[in-house]
Amino acid sequence: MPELPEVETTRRGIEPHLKGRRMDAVEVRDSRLRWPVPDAVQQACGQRVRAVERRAKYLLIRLESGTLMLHLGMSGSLRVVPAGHEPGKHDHVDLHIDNGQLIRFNDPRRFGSLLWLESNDKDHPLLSNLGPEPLSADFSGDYLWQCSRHRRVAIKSFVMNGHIVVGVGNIYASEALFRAGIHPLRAAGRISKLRYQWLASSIRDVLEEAIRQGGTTLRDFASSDGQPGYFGQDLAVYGREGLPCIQCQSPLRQRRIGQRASYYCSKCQR
DNA sequence: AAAGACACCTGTCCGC
DNA sequence: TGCGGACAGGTGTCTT
Repeated sequence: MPELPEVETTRRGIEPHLKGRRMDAVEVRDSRLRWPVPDAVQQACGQRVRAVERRAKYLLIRLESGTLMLHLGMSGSLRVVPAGHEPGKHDHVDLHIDNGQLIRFNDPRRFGSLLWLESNDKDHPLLSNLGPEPLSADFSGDYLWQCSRHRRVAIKSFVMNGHIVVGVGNIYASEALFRAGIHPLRAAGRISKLRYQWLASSIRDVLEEAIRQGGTTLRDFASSDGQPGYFGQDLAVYGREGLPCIQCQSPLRQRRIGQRASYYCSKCQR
């Protein structure tokens, strides 16, 4: 489900409910997520929430001392519901807030995670080796070009590699490459600096547009208030195999690159 | 160091 | 209607 725009949409949805409030309880009904939910998450109880941040696709709930770090995996979502609301299937964790509401973590596939950080994220192995945020000033075409020297990997796999740049998932990688006119199988090291500048702009644009529209709803993504995302209407290539390219009308192609379905126009993308 | 395969898990969809 | 298989928005880990 969630790529960066969906995670950011979720962050914006929960932040007003959490910021400045006290965490009354962390109720773990099923700790079997990607990693077992540690008992240490109970440290959050009784503490006030200072901020709700995002790094890559991790949500970081900053408390007075320590941080709850949450990842939505492929199928995770958060909803804000009133306390006392009956939990349903796959509702694994509830964060009880002191305003009579709770943040409910649902994740059918359990690829998501909930961890506790004592301090200093910089040292945390899951965060310490990540590439720059695509919407930050550290990210640019020059940067991508620099990292790609002597790399033979397909550009699509390259931009989806979180050590290079975070937050570009399977949908938006296809979309950004289409916008930039770059074939997804082209070797990363064989793309000019100028084309990397187009690509960096495309990545930034597509993510910003998706955030503006509340993310993409393919199956069941909904923001924390239950509203779907509307970006799906604007996808130019993802999931459109066989349909005419919006630029040249030739049928869009689909093939697997790095075990992920990839969509492109073989005429517009070289 | 880089690249690719595989793993985790459940739900859904499609063809028979 | 039921069943098997492929596939799904992520990413850490292992092997080459």
